[in-house]
Amino acid sequence: MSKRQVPSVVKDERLIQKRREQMIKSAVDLFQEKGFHRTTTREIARSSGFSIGTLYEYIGSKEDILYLVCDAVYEGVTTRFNHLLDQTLPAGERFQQMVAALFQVMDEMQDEVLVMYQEVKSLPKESLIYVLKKDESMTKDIRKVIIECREEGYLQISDEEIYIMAENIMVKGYMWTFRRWALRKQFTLAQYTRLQLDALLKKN
Amino acid sequence: MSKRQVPSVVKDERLIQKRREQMIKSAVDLFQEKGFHRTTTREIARSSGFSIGTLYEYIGSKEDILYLVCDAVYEGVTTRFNHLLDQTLPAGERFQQMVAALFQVMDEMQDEVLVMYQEVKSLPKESLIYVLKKDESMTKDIRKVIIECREEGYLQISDEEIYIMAENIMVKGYMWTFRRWALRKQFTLAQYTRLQLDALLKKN
Amino acid sequence: MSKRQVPSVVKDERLIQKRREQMIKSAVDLFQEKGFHRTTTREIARSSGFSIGTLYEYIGSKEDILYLVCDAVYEGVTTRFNHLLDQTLPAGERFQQMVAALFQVMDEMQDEVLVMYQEVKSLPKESLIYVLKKDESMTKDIRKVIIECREEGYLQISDEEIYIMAENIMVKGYMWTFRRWALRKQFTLAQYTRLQLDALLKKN
Amino acid sequence: MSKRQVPSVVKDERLIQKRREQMIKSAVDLFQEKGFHRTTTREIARSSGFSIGTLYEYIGSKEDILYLVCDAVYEGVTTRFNHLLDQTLPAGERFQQMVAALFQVMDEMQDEVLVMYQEVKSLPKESLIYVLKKDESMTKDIRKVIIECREEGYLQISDEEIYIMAENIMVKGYMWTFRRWALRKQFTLAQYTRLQLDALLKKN
DNA sequence: AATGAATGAGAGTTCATTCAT
DNA sequence: TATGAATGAACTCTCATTCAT
Repeated sequence: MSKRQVPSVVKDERLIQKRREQMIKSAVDLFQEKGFHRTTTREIARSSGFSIGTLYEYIGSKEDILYLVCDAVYEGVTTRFNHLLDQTLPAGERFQQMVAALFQVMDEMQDEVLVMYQEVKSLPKESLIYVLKKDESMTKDIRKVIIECREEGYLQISDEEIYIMAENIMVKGYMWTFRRWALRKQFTLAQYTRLQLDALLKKN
Repeated sequence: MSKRQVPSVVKDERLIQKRREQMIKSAVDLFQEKGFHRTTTREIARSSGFSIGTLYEYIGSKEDILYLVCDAVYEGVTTRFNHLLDQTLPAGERFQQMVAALFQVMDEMQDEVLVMYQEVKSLPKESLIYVLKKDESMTKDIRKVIIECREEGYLQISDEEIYIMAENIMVKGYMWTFRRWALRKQFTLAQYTRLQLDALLKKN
Repeated sequence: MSKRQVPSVVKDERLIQKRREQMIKSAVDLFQEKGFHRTTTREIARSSGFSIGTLYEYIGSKEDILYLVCDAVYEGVTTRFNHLLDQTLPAGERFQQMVAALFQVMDEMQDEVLVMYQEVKSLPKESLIYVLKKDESMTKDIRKVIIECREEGYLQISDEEIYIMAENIMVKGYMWTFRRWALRKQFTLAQYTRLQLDALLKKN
Repeated sequence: MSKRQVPSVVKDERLIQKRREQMIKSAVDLFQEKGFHRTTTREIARSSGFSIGTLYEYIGSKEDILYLVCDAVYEGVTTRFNHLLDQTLPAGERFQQMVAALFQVMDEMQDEVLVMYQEVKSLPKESLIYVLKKDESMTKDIRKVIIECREEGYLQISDEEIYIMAENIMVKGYMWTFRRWALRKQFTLAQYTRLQLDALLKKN
């Protein structure tokens, strides 16, 4: 999955990374507050601590910032997700742990995830495709765990059901961010996780 | 649930309705294609068949158009939804019919729903609240059906579970639109409905 | 020779013509003073008596202004040139009158001609070609007169010489504008005309 | 004719000369391709093989580069021109040789001459005057040869005619570059030279 | 002497909105 | 009620120039 290359005039890779991190952080906050289109490049520059000229030394266009944000979010999500999944456990444990991990990541990165979720459609086509691929690869990881569960007899489930279950799990993760206005009135993350696990595993 | 009032200079209510319907139709297409921010008021006016001056006789600001669109979408969704629910049936039937109806509405109005889903955040606060209330009221309708199912013994389910199940059903409806890139590769609407019903009702 | 179309949002053709005339007049002065690149669209708008927004109702880009200027200049030059050539005269008279007319036009429109001459290369390719074609068509008109002179026995001259003489005449016209710093120190237009005619006709 | 001084932070004269030669060479190509205003200092630096910081060690402003280019072009033109004129010949030969030499220089340095011709107006006033003086001095050299021709009886010609003839010769040189789009379709340099000599000397 | 990251004024262009007709 | 020309604030992006290293 080749990363879309964002152009920079600056040569020092270390510096590029540092500056871009600053930008992404500022951009997430601003996009969160006012959305991508209402946020100006100058605001991002200022709140990143450098000038508009400097901003454009590290990106080619405003959309590149959005791409960097989306990329960073998925990077963060998948990294944390995979890290939480490292251990080898029996399938049942593994499944529950995976769902819990996903929800936890979504909770921890709720602002970032929300921004990405709401603004992806503003990405130029090429970047959009790249981001969707990342999503697909996460869903695939989830499917893999479900399949292991089936193999170990933990779940009796058809191929179709595997597919839809993986989609459902992803969406249940996202919905913790984009329906927070409804969900957090009623549930803590722990409650939410338990209830959704019950729903997924029909324990009732 | 008092409708947010959109200002118009024109007196003739009939005319207002007519013109706004034209606008909404054009706007949905354009927002769908390019998003709210990239669509200009001029484009909406032109594709509605009147001038920019006339457009502003019927609204106060561009955001009003988005509000009208979102309102119309929810109106359409709830109307069709309620219409499909008219009959009095035993609880089990009723539940399944409700879910199927929701999914069908989402399928029929996928473009509109998608627009609304992606652009709500651009609404001014007051309008946003109004739209969220509409969503809540639909979720409440769903809860009502679930409660009836419990009362009729069709579902054994706690209060918490009722709440999350209603949220889940709503989201499963939305996700048929916003994850269509993943879902339609695998499933028809009928398949999708059956699988989600199975998942909700643990029939396996 | 199809005119390159300059886009305008405004519908009233009369108004377009009027506004563009204002723009061209201002633009000629400003380009003359500071060149095309150092002149801002805002300056052109202001000195035309309207706002920057209005300016862009009548053109698509800054380069369009330059094109309009160049087009207007050639239009003016050829119109005046042809007008001065209307009468039917014996070839000799005709030749001298043509040269005098060309020089006179160049003199009258010296500012405009100078601007055009110095800035054409900033035109987008397509427009450049169009402008060069106009120049070529003028040169062709000159050749036609020369050929008539040969036919009437006024000039003994080969085909090659016709071609170069026409080019020379055009350039002698232009040079009255672009070498004015050298020429006007020494000559009036009348003197210049007489001397160049002598040189062309070898009367010495 | 005191050269306009271009400031440099660097002391080593040898180095200054070397670096500036690199710059001029690159600049001519770039100006030729995109014009002075569309060429960036960064591009000139890069294509000269050093950094933007280094560029500014050897000049004070972008316009200085243009000045250096124009100066170098005239230097080249006059040097080559004078070199071709070295020999002592009878006036007639001398005249023809001078014109041929001028045209040949223009042909050889057509890119450079064209750049200079099109961009001089972007020079700051002071530099412009300096460059025009160079042009005037060349014209004067040409006048000198014409005067010698008169003194040797090769040309019968008034003072006025000397002046205009010298101007004409210069312009005929330039026009080989700036009207090449028209002239090269028809003539080789040799043909062009012969025809213009014929025209100047009325040999027909 | 050489580098290149930083700067910010300023450029071209867009577009929601107004208002005279 | 309908029109569409006019407006100008605001946007993204560029680039000559500086200066610490």
